[in-house]
Amino acid sequence: MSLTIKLFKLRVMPKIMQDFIQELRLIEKKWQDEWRKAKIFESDPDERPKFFITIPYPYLNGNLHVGHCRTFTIGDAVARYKRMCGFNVLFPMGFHVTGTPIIGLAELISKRDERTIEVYTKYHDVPKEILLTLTTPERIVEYFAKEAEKALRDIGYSIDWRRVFTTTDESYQKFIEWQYWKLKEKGLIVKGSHPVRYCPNDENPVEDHDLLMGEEATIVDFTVIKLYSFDEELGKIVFPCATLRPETIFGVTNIWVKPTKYVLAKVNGELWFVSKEASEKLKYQEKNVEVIRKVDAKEFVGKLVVNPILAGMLIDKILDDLKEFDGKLYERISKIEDEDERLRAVVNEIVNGNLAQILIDLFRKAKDRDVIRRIVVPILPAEFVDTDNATGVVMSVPAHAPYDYAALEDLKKNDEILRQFGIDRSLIEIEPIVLIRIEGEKYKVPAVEVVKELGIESQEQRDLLDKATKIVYKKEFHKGVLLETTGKYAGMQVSKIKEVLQKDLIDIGVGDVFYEFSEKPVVCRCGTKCVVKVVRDQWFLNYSNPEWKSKVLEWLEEMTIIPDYYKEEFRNKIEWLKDKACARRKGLGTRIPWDKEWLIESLSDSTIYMAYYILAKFINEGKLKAENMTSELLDYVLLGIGDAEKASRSSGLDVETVEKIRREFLYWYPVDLRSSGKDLVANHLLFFLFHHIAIFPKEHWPKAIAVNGYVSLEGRKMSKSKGPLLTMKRAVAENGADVTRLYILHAAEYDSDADWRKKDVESLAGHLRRFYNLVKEHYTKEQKELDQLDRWLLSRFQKAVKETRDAMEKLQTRRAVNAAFFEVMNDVRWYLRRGGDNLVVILDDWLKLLAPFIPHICEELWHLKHDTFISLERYPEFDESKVDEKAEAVEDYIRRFMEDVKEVMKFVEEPKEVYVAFAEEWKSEVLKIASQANSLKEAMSKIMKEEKFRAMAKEVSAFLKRVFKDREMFAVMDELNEREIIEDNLEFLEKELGVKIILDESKVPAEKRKSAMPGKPAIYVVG
RNA sequence: GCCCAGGUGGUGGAAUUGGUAUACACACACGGUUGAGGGCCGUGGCACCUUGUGCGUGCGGGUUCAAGUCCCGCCCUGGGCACCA
Repeated sequence: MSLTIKLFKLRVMPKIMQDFIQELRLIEKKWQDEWRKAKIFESDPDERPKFFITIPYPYLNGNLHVGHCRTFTIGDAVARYKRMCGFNVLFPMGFHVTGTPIIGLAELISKRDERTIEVYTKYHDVPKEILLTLTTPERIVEYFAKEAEKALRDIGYSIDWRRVFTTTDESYQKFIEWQYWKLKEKGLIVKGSHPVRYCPNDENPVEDHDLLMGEEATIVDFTVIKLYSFDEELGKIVFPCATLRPETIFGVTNIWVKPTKYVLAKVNGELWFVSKEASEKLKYQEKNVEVIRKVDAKEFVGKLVVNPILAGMLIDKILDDLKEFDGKLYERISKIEDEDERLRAVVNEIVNGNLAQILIDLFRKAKDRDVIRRIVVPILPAEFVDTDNATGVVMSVPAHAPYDYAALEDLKKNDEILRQFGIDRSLIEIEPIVLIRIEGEKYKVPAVEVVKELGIESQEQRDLLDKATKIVYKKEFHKGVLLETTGKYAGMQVSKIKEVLQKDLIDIGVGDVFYEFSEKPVVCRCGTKCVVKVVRDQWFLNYSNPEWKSKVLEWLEEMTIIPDYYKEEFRNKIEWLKDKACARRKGLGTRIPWDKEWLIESLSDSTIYMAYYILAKFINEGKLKAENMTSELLDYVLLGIGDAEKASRSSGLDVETVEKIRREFLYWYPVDLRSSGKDLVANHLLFFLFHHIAIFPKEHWPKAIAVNGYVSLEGRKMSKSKGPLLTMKRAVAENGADVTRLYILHAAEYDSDADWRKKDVESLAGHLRRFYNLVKEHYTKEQKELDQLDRWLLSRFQKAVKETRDAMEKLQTRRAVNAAFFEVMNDVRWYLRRGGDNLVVILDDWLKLLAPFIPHICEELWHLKHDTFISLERYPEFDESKVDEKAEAVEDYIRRFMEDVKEVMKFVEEPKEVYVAFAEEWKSEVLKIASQANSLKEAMSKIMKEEKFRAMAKEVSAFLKRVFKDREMFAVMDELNEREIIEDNLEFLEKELGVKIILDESKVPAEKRKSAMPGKPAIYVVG
């Protein structure tokens, strides 16, 4: 039973719609051919103003889908709109194939990977027999490029196809090489190292989709601060403390180790005390590690370490003591006046000399002194220390770290442990040192107070301690300012200190960086635990260069960003952008011209390729070849450096051609609008800005960027590699190009995401069919003289024109389609219902208004009467002279009247007659006076000046209140003759309402009559 | 965690500077029209039983003659956080 119902409910597209789609497909094909034959979208410089719009070229590891379709259709609608507004529009397209995914796909197809084959046959609609032949990157590129071009043609985009290219073309590579030489010359490419997620087994960096576990993990950089100990037998030992908050070095009271096995290892020549895990990890982080032996941390518990930073800061307070130990040392240090220099000197004596040893001895002698207790601190045991996190050695800062405070309290309470480790009780008489002040905050010693507040009693209470840490950290990070205890950093914001201090510490020789995953474990597909590896000698784009950054930030302010709130997003991203590794070992692409071992990373080769579209025309015509593309030529045609003669000699092209390319470049550049999906904001679009600004002169920097959202499929996210996915090709084949276009433009605005729903698409096709039939029926009719109703239609249509243009200028395609299609359709429906038979008065303009969105249908209908291309016609202009407020007011009145009558009719069994009474005369008078007043109060006092109104003050005031509630309606009532409107349209009203309408007040009860208002007559229904 | 955006009917989503909340579309239901139809025309946020009144935009406060919109504090959702196109 339920099965039958379900089957019954499964709708099949009815024949009538299928036929319509078929007819549509033929129409579409026909006009695409005509456009191509007439070459109307092939753009060359002329005397018109130009508009250069680009869209990110698609990456070809699959077929284009409806997500691409959204970005492209918005671009095409804008291109067509601008073209009709009188611009010479250039709308080109290319294909992106550099990088690794295509290679990966080729491997999977070669291996006959089941999942891949399923996804590509089922979702990408690639016939299986063809798919199985796509076993090399070259074949994949060739196949999908062909398919992509076909899909883009089938939906009718107004692309200049003479400029198409793929990013592995030889001449494109020449262009990329030129670009990278330019960047190198400007010093914007630097060599360096950087951390990557790495699989020791595969010996390769691991990409997201190659992970078994830990996709959420990010790489965080711990600051390592070296504290120094001294051992009779071993000599100097470094205790590298890892922290995410380096400023806490100023509040260290002790350091923590876990009472378990550690190792002593030579790390870049120094003897380090680290966890076993850390000694392994360090090997991947540019460290030379040689493990000397395993040690038990217990051996070191209770021993002392020197904090070199504090020693440097406080040295003047213990200089006299120092004198006793080492006179020469005293001499060296005491004569340095400058604080900074002295600090460096002290640190140097600790790192390279025997000052650490002296300070420890000093501590033994005078451990009750506050100063020395800040410089020399004990090593203490704590269970909460994780040896698999960074170095396994941590600083203790009980004032600001709840864990540290809790662990310290645990120790104080536990005599057993103290005895076991032989810790002198005097060592744990520790007072927290406060480093941070928070404006208006009740906490004095945050960690201590929060621990007490949450009732934490032991370091075992991890959940509570994590919570406490979060509370303290959040407050301190955002609002905290450093106190005098931090020396020269006093007054700085906590949120700004990390980078500065990390750099300073490294600079003076006691700092280092340890990269670690934020979450663990991170496991590669092969089952091996990943590590953070620092890749050396890597080429970087120097995006952190402050000069470059500030230029980009400045230009951003000049640009148009759509929607405008994305400007803030861009601002943040620009500031956040760090140097980017731009070289790769694997993939398709161009080699770095001065270091052929490396390939240019695939996002880094897609930054200024819009300029290449201008060259591409000449290349595709065979007038420009890869071997002609010398740096002299490109310097001249793209940058105006040098002269045509020189460029001609070096390239082998004749001067005329060189000049022509240069002229065309100058005509088309800069990019007027780059329209893109929002996924590219944080990468491609930023690089696009940075590179243009680095390479081109200011007049060629991009003018505007627009960002749009994604498309989901029946509420589900689409995925190229896993499905579901709907290809553009299939969408167009099943629904027609114009239906697809209109749907995708109307589905969502700006960056909000659109959802592709089959049911809705089909229903939209129904709307389009009605539109098509309607226009066909009326278009060729003879135009008649205009009557009031026609003037209403024209007036309404003008508003649609205005709204559509305004929306298109802001790239609000949804609003534009709403105004140009749905709202006009609604008005047309009312117009026909009212008996209008002169629809043809708006049809020329209506078709033009819709042409950017549904170009094929419009072209077809247009040709019923014209033999020009509608795609090249002038877009309708808003014509204020056609706006007829009075005509609109009349229609509004009729609609309102009908609604009111119906409302009243509900309460009468079988309504037959309707009696109408208009508002009393005095109300119009009051209205007239009120219409000139700005407020209710003002109107009231004006009216009350007249005696006759004062006599009926109560009624008048009640009426006025209504008027002010509904001002707009009443504002126009002054000019309308209500009786006349109803008399003129009596036949229509009676037919629609199915009753007789009688304008006889005497039949209306007095009570009701009184309630009549201008614009809202009293209505009395008799059954 | 940080940054950005958002939360309005059954659904997608409208609402210039604060000024009639729910435009437009879809779905559903009911009624009318038609020989027939994914046609056309109505009606539908809730409550009181009606050309009206009251309540309604994630939650709790506040400013104001007036708050979806502004302020404060929460809750929730989506996206980005990098070498991946």
